[in-house]
Amino acid sequence: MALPNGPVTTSSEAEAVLFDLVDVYDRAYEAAAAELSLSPAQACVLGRLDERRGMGALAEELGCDASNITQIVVRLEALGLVAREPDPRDRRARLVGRTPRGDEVNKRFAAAFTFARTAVGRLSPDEQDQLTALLRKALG
Amino acid sequence: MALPNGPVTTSSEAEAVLFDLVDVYDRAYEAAAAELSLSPAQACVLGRLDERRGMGALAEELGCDASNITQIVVRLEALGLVAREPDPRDRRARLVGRTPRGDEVNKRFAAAFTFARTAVGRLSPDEQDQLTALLRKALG
DNA sequence: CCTCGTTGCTTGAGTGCATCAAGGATCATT
DNA sequence: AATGATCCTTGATGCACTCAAGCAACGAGG
Repeated sequence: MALPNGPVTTSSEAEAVLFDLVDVYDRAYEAAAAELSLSPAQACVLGRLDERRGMGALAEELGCDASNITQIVVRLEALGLVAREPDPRDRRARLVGRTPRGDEVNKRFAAAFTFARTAVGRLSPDEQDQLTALLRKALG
Repeated sequence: MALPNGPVTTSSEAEAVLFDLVDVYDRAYEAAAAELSLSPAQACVLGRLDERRGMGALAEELGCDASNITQIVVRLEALGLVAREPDPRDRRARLVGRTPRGDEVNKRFAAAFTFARTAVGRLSPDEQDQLTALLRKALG
């Protein structure tokens, strides 16, 4: 279990609740991944492969080094969840995509990660809209 | 930079904003720690030492193995931010606490991690209360 | 007292994430 | 062709995390 990010001493209740939310969210994500014997990073990458794409595109989208993606993809490939094929347009590049088993596992992961759905589901449609508006404003 | 936790395909806008919030929060936490040359885990442990406590207490509070805490504390100790002293009540145990330098760094970390403060600050007091109430309800 | 099970922490080994430096292959341009 | 940029991989390193094993000290019962 990754250590929580905070709380530093919180000065307002809203901050404290924000921290709780992030902590519970992150733990739920990790737990859902663990149910499928995936690391959070693996679940993350798997979830971004609705369409085939290059390694570099993944790295940029996820804000990390390309070599990091290489390693994660290598492991996902070893698990049979992902396949790399040469890009016909550019022989330097390799396109990554989910295998059928990868699709299956990704679906089960989405089903297992119920936190966001459940949390939002506790609110009425009006409340959901309010929450969305408030968070958008808070995010600036 | 740690890979983001999500999004799996989001079915509602509220879920998507929730994910954004968590992502931005986590990245801000990591960036604030990096400003002080700390890892997120180190910043987290440092932040929990307002009072001296045993290694086991830390591990339990943070939901991880005691040996994990040992390692993180060893590194913090090497940085001079933390000190371990024998517990006079129980010679098996060791009490960890921040050094003066640790206090200083922790303060600067709290100052550097502006995200939650800033985000909440964008809302009026009324809105902050609404947000708190909504998130509490969502968290169940 | 003195075992004996328990507790508190550390050590060691193993895995994975993350970043950086370096390198090979290919591309695109001149 | 030659050159420089781009795409990706490899290798090395550090940290987080977990598990198994171990040591030292506690506490309770004989």
